[in-house]
Amino acid sequence: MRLATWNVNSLRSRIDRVEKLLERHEIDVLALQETKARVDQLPLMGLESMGYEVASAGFSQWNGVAIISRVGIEDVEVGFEGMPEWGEPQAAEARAIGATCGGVRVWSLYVPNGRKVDDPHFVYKLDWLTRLRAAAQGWRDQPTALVGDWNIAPQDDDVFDISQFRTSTHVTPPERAAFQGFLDDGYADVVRPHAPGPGVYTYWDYYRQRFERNRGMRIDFVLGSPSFAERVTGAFIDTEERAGQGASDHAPVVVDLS
DNA sequence: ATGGTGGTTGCACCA
Repeated sequence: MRLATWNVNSLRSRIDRVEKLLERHEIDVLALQETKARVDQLPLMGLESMGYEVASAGFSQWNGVAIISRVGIEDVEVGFEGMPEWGEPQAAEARAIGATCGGVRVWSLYVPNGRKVDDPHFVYKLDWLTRLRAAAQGWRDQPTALVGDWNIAPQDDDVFDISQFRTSTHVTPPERAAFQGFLDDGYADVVRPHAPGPGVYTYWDYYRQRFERNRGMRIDFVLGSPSFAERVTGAFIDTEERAGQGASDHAPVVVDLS
């Protein structure tokens, strides 16, 4: 089985790229983030004719997550919606959707960005990760994959120049500690061994020719429970998908399972 | 600085 995750930065504006990605890599399950679409807005006809089912959640204009699968979608669950203090529609943000696909529990995650280290959203980000970790501890003994845009660069080599991130989110000790917590609980980054750095990224800003100069960040990850990780036979980052006109600012990450 | 979205069809807000 082949599983992939991609922050698509609008599913509607990139539906053609999604369909070509599925065909090009023969992907069985695709987790998407930043779909920026309500359930009733999704153009599913092409995907359905290709044999895929879709489960999605998302209500605000900048968020939304989905799972696309041709090996079944069972027991769909939406969780970790948003900052409790927020009013509508932000409180209805869907930042995670989980489904069992081909016997594997897949969670498509869009971890809060945090914005600035002194912003309330940064506290929300850490709290959100704490809540996710507590839930993930209960999924560890099943084949579970926590995939998506983690908005954390766990290592200095995961950003193009750490000296430019001294006051930035994504690289702070508490964020990295939160990420490490999942590893401590038995989840493993199943992609890094197959795509080691430095200079290997999953995200490049649109501006300043960041992609052309390979000034990116590795912030999209597939964390697998032990019974998931032991089935991983390979993985790669589809850097080419980031190239050219009309690309998302993130590249897809692909994992193969036995 | 670039790009997507919804709406105030200009512009604010998000990444």
